[in-house]
Order: sequence, then structure tokens, then C-alpha cells
Amino acid sequence: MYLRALTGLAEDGTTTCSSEELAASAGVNSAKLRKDLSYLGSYGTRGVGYDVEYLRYQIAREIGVTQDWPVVIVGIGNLGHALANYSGFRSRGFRVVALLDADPSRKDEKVAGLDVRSFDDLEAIVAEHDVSIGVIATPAVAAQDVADRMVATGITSILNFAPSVLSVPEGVGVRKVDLSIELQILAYHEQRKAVSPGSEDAS
Amino acid sequence: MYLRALTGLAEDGTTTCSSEELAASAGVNSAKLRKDLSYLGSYGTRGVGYDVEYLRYQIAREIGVTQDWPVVIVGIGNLGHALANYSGFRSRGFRVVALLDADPSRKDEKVAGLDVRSFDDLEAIVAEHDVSIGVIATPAVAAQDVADRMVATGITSILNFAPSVLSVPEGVGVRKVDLSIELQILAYHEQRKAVSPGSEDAS
DNA sequence: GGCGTTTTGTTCTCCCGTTCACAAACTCCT
DNA sequence: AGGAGTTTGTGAACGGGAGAACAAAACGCC
Repeated sequence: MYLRALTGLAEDGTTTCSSEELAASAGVNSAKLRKDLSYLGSYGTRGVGYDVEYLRYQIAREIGVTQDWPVVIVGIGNLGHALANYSGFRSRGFRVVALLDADPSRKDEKVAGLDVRSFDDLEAIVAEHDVSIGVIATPAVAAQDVADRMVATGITSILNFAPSVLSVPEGVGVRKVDLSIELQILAYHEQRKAVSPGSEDAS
Repeated sequence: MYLRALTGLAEDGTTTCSSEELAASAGVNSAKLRKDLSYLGSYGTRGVGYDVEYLRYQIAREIGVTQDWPVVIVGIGNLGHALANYSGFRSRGFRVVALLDADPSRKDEKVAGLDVRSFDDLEAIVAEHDVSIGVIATPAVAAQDVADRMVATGITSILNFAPSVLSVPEGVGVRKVDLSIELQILAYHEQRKAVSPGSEDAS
């Protein structure tokens, strides 16, 4: 998030910023920001602030977005389709190298300039492009099978959009994004606001 | 998540479950699950466990998914398109009542059985359907403007997919989903695994 | 009815992230 | 050169979530 805020500041022509400004851009407390940055090193100057470009590079280097990460997406339904076309991935160092779907009827489709290929091609694609990150955008019932297969081919990081809990071996990273859970959380607070107005919570 | 796990258990024909089983289904620790459920009340029976259907109803009632929530989606790009078609919303008590886009050239399109309408229709639609939840799927630069306009029309909960920090008045709930941040987090751990193997972290 | 077994509800403790507060360090102005 | 004003980096306090552990309660068996 800091990296993104810094990029925004750089585009506005800002060359230097204080922790207060950067924290406001990123939507966090300035003390937290300073402490977070202190884990990377002392890249600021007391009395002055941070050099936007310098700090931007240091964070980018630390989190590893200086290199290009090949990614495979499995499950080309509505969501997979959107992810394949999502320009934010490309611009942040991720390259979608293949789209896979178990449904053979989708094999003729071409999405975002890529052919939709059979899920059976996973091994070959991972080997060819040295893929370590996989995205699961399948229905919930298929997610665990896909994850198992991914792990078997050597993928060690999984981004799961399916609403199911994945079990993977130690050493494999999983992050889950659950779209309807997010809406449910909002609806919950909405309901509470309606029941007892005045005790709202900004989170 | 517990609600989803319970629904899964109910579909499998399970009528009763222990905190251990339910926790495994939801992917959490059983002590945490029991503590979470205790905030809602004492819906379990010691020595027996929880009645799946009864607990499912209690949670659903508490979080407010027993009612139907009308939702508007603004920004019908790839992501908005996918969200409009996403079946998970409908099945969890959310009804997409309108799709809005500022680009007039999209007005002819029909997505997921709904016409894409002008962003200017926001006020009328919110008033007509009593909408309190809005979804922002626009580019980052437009997100704040859309949020301001939403708040002005009376929307009090926003789900933001744009990679930007929204500032909203007190009392308005915002949740943010940032797809590329998730990938970046995975890539970061991936990079660390490559640098110092053996100190991997399961989170 | 009483005892052993099972499982919940809850307390206690630990740990980690967040925030406050302040010393150190740097700049600018006189 | 020196002091006033800023701003970073960090030690200390705070708060809250998560797990371990245990008492209370329900069931079943004898």
C-alpha cells in the first residue's frame, strides 16, 4: 500500500514527503508507517522526510516487485475472465501466462489474448514458464482438487477466490479472497446501524 | 465463514456437529470458534455439540442475511462485469438492482440481464430500491468521486475494488478488496522462500 | 440414581500489532 | 555558530485477538 501511495505521489510530481503525508495517502497512522518502514531500514531524513523515488525503489526491491512473476489462472468463469483481463496485475509485475479450465467446451475461447487451455496442461505450463503462483477462480467444489494438483506441479503460492477452505502442505502459501463475505460484513454493520443508530463503528 | 461451513455440513446431511468438526470445516481453531459463537449466545449443548440447522439459523439471523440487500455496482469494466454475473451474491442474500457506468458508450450493453445505466441515474435508483450498499469497480482515479456521490445519495456501506484509499464521513462503512495486493503478498513470501529456504511461514 | 465420558462456555495467559511519546538528528534562519 | 523548528526512529504502554486449560453441564451406561 505504501508503494502504491508513493507511486501516486511521484505521479503528482512530489519528490519529498513526510511520514504524515504518506500515511494520509495510504490511510494509516503515521507512527505505524514509520515503524513499518523502519523494518526495512532508515531511508528517511530527520527534519526532512522521505525521498519519494528512493523510498519507492527500496520498498519495491524489498517486496520483490522488481522481478516479473508468471501466474496461471484456473477456472475461466466470470471471475477468471475478469482476472485475466485485469490490467492491475500486469502493471504490478505479474504476467498471466496461461488460462486453464476443466470444461472442454471453453477450449475454443480466447480471453485477453490467451487461449483457454485444458487443465491437464498445467504440468507442462508450470514447467515451461517456471510458475510458482496460481490463482483459483473455480467453483468451491473444484477448488481443493485444483489446489492439490497445483501443489503437485510445484506451485508454492495460491490465491484462492473460491469460497472454500484449502488444505495445503506446509510451505505452500495461500491467500483467500471471498467477495460475498465482504458484502456480508457490510450488511451486518448496516443491519446494526438500523437496529441501534448512534453506535456506529467506522471500521 | 461459520455460516458457510454449516451450510456445507447441512448439505452433507449432518444434523449435529462438535466445535472441533465445525472449526475444521471453517479452517480455524476450535477454541476460537467456541468463543466467537459464545458472543451470539449459548446455542450448543455440552457433551453433544451444535445442532447444524439451529445454529445456522441463529448465525444467519445475527449477521442479517435473512433479509435481501439491494446492491448497486458502479464501473462495468472487466471486474464490474464479473461481479454483476457472480452467482455467489444472489445466493447469499444480495440482489444487484443496477449497473452504472460513466462511459455513455456502455449504455447499450446488457449485462447479467440488467441494462447498464448512466451514473447520473444513481439518485433515482437508490431512492427507488432503498439501496444502502454500493460496490465500486471503477479505475482508481474515479473511485473517490463515485464514493462521494454514493454517500450523498444515502448509501452508507461501500465495497471498494479500486486500488485507492477512500475518505468518507463517519458512519459510512467501507471495505476494500485489492486484488493485486494479494498477489504481491504471495510474491513477497515467494521471494523470501527463494532467498532463505527453510524459514517459510504458513500464513 | 450415580459415575465416567464428552463437549461446551469461559477464564487466563501469551503474543503481536498499533499508538503514544520522546530523544536524536537534520534544516533553516539569524 | 547557535537556537528554533521539524521530522524521523524507537522504546514503552495499550489493546485485543488467539490458544491453552479447565470448570460446568449434558448424555449414556450400569
